[in-house]
Amino acid sequence: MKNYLRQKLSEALSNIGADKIEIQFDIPKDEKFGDLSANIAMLLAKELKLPPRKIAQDIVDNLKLDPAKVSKTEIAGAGFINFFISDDHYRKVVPEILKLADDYGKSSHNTGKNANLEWISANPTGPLHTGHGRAACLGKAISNLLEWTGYNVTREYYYNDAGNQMNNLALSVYSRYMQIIEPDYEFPEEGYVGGYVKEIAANIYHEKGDSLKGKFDKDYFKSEGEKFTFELIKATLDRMGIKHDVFFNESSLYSDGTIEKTIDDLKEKSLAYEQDGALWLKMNPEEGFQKDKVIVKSSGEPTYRLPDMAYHIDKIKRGFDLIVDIFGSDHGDTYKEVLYGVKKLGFDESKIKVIIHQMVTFRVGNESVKMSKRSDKVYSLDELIDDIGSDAVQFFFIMRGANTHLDFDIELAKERSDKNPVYYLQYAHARTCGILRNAEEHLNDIASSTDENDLIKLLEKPDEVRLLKVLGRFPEEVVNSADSFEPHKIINYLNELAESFHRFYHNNRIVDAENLDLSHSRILLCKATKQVFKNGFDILGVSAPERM
RNA sequence: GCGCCCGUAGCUCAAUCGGAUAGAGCAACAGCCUUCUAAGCUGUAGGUUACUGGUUCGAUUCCAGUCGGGCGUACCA
Repeated sequence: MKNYLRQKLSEALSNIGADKIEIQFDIPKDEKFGDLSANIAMLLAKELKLPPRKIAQDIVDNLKLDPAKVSKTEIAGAGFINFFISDDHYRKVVPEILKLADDYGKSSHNTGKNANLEWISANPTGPLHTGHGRAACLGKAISNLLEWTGYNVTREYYYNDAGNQMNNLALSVYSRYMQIIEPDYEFPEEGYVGGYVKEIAANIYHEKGDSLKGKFDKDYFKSEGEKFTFELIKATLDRMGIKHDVFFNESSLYSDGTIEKTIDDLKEKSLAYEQDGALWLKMNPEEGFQKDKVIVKSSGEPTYRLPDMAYHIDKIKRGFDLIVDIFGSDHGDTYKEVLYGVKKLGFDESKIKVIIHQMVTFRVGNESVKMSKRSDKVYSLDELIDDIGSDAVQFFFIMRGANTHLDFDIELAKERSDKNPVYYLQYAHARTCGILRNAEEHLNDIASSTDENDLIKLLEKPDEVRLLKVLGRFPEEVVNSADSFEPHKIINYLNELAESFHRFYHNNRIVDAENLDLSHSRILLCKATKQVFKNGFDILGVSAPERM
């Protein structure tokens, strides 16, 4: 419909000699301003040196619109041109939804393109905690959104099982193991204190007895720790329906020489220099960087920046059309340094889209929940799922835009009542299912003899038309949401859909054996609504319960 | 100090590219169940969009400054 109007408007514009402007539409907030609104007259006012309303009138006079599509055109306010789209056009959305079913809302403007989404990427030193939750849920929804617009998406997890933190894990496990044998054995000050470490130690003791006593076999304890921890992480992801296609191990960048190569390239292009025994990346103050950054420590170990650069270069070389990274604002500055290095090495970093989400504050009622990595009182993601369920976790984490601080009220999320926004949507879906069950029961063999295309013509009450309009908007909402990487827009949309549906339900009897054709037309509307809820939930990664 | 993000109703948050009277939910108040799920619906009240300037037909949105909050400012990741 937008394309149709755009076409007609540009014809009209060329008639009045102003065809060089991009035509855009708004959906007015208020129904009395029509279904679509164009502001071109105001934009042209300056150029043509004419009052906007006069220009709008000239444009409308030159418009030739099909009355079957557009029932009314009017000029309002400062010079808005408002279009009223015919109800018939909206009614067609019902058979379309029913035909496309699970594909309604999918588009193809990114078909043939490859996207890579990397997220979570926690190192295997412990289970995921609630701090990982927001990125986890955002990534899941965004990867789905990208797929809905046609991308072939590779879901990737980047991790490092080398380095100090893993040595720390090995030592922590060993200490717990020794404590089984000698309760007074000293635990390292910086060690991982989580209960899972004791569990790993107990498993080892169960299998090996005290045969490992006294000799710290680092590699063995490390690999046992890693195996166990990664299983914990994967199990949690599995509970949330998150599946990665690629687990990219940082150490592969060392073994295949990529790191060495990157260092050589940096030196060759004079982007890095040695000082105080360390290798420094030269940063340009004019591009907003304060000081140079160390990429190889004087100990010879690289800082995270070097492998991160190498990793992103690797992703670029793999030929993705879009590369998305998601992380928290505590990493907000570091990615810029990494991308800076990638760019200076001559790679096109413009394909890389970084999504930064702000931190999450958890609270129970009015009390905030403090979480510290160094204490054993870490609130794990698993516990959160246990407490409030996977759907609510997913929903609460993506309910708000990523760059606003999220206030996560665990008490509210736990509540199985009307206070909880998750249930508002799921209830609406369950209600459509209930109605359809009822229809089957009471209308069992009474099929309508009327054709589907004639049945939908009976949908003419304001509540019905309103619902039709909302249903028809779903595909463009998906595109908007995907293009801006903002899944919360889908939630806002579904809220509107639920609202329209509940109102329709409340004011109209749907299953009515006395009014067979009307019943069947409304059942079609119900089915279409149910389908759109389901598709929206699929994108978000939330279940669509049939009963509640 | 500097950099990034944020500041919208009592609370949690929306608001498409700068659009018309800034919207939802919760909390408050008043109504609606002998009929398909009341986890719902209808209505009332609630705002100087932190503040001050600027840009323009028009600013919650863009720019500058002030105040307030979060994160970062490592030879940690």
